Amino acid sequence: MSQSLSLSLYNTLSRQKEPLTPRVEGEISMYVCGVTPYDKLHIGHARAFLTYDALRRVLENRGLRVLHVQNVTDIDDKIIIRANEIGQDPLKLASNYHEESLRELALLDVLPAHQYPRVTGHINPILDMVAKLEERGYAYAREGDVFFDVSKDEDYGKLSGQKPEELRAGARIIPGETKDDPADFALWKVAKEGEPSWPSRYGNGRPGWHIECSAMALEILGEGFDIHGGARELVFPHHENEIAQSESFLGDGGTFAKTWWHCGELRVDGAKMSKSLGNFITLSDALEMAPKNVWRLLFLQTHPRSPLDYTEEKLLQFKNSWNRIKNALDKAPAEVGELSEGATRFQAQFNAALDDDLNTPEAIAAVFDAVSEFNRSGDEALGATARNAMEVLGFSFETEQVGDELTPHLLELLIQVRQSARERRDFKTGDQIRVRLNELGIALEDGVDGTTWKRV
RNA sequence: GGCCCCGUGACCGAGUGGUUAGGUAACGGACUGCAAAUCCGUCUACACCAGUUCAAAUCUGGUCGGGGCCUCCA
Repeated sequence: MSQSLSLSLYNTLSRQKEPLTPRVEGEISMYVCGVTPYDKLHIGHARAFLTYDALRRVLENRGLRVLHVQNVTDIDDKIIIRANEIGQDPLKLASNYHEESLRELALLDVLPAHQYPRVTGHINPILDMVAKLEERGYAYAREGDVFFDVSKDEDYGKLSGQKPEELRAGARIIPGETKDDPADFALWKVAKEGEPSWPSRYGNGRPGWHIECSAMALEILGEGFDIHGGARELVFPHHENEIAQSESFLGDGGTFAKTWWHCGELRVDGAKMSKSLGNFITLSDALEMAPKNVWRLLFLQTHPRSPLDYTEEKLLQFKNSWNRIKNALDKAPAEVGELSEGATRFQAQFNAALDDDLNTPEAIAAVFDAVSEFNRSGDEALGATARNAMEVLGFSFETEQVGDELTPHLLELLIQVRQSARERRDFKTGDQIRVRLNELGIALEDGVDGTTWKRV
């Protein structure tokens, strides 16, 4: 039997925190909804993927083997529309944007998923699932489309609280739709002229939006996998429909995913980021605006499940915040040796915060406490433990290479020249060296043990 | 209209029936030739109105305000 970990996660399905109990002891299977690659990544994507990255790192730190699967929805209306606009092959366009997203996420130190299944590589399993749903009466075919029949699924709405009858009341009737019920959704869509399509018993067509996640998650991770993730906005309809079709497919009492852990959405100046509002910040722009660790700190200092409001002022605050951590922990040993009392206490606080639904803000608050204590006492074990804790959350302290191997020697030389000037009380020359170096991005700091330099 | 979140000090942001969260900024002090970094100190908040309770920012009801989903979305 598998046993519970000390870590609990809030399960959207049960609306409460539950101890995480791996399906297979020592292993966690995690499926995270990925992107539809038709455009550049934005900081909303970054927040989501960084959140699951942190979760994964924490689980791995607890000794679990995590299998992280993230889908790529590489065939979809938006891809086709964009491809037609620029006269490119849709599959090529999707593939390019996917490759780009992997490169950009790597710059944020987001660990790559173990598998990136693509819809276009899983057409057969998808069609098998659609066929089985139809055979069992959960789906019906209409003029080449196939729809899931919501009325056949008794507990439809259990994830989001949206009931079919309520959906019908507010539903917009879309002309030309052949569905029996506005709440029904497409499993398979008939091909339009010039679109990529695959042959099927229903004629040429392509998968509907939700079916790919069901088919690929079940194929790769199997029934009852541990964690299904994605941003909160995906709860309805995407995840609701995934559950409906998957559990109807699995049959009596079948469980698709055990824990649904959703991260909060990102806002910009109080409103959701969208192209129409013009408040769209791409990940590549973001990385120009601040280093990766600053973004990680900004993202993780709001609870992963809460909405996060991005403002320029906040970014500035977190640049300063990160500097406080970096100034201290750069001086701490990289390797944790024997723990001191303070280090043990810190470690317990840090772990307890993460155990409670991955409360990263509280865990980082413990790090700030440790930083203050380390600055005061110089307790190296505490400093090293705090540094290690930040690394568990995916922060990095590697020193940037400055210039070539000659540069540090030249800087030492300048520091010595400046020191001689200061000893002659020629502060004008000394300050000039410091100011000019600062303009070049090198900060000099006079400490009791002499002068040190660092990159600003 | 339906489903669901949220309103915490100058700003950000955890928490939750009785305890200083934490960070940023600001101000004062220490250290320093001056900076920077660091340390010490100051700034004691939970939208509003009722109620429950020995005790509520935390529970209940209402009011006001903001946001998300219901159409593509991480």
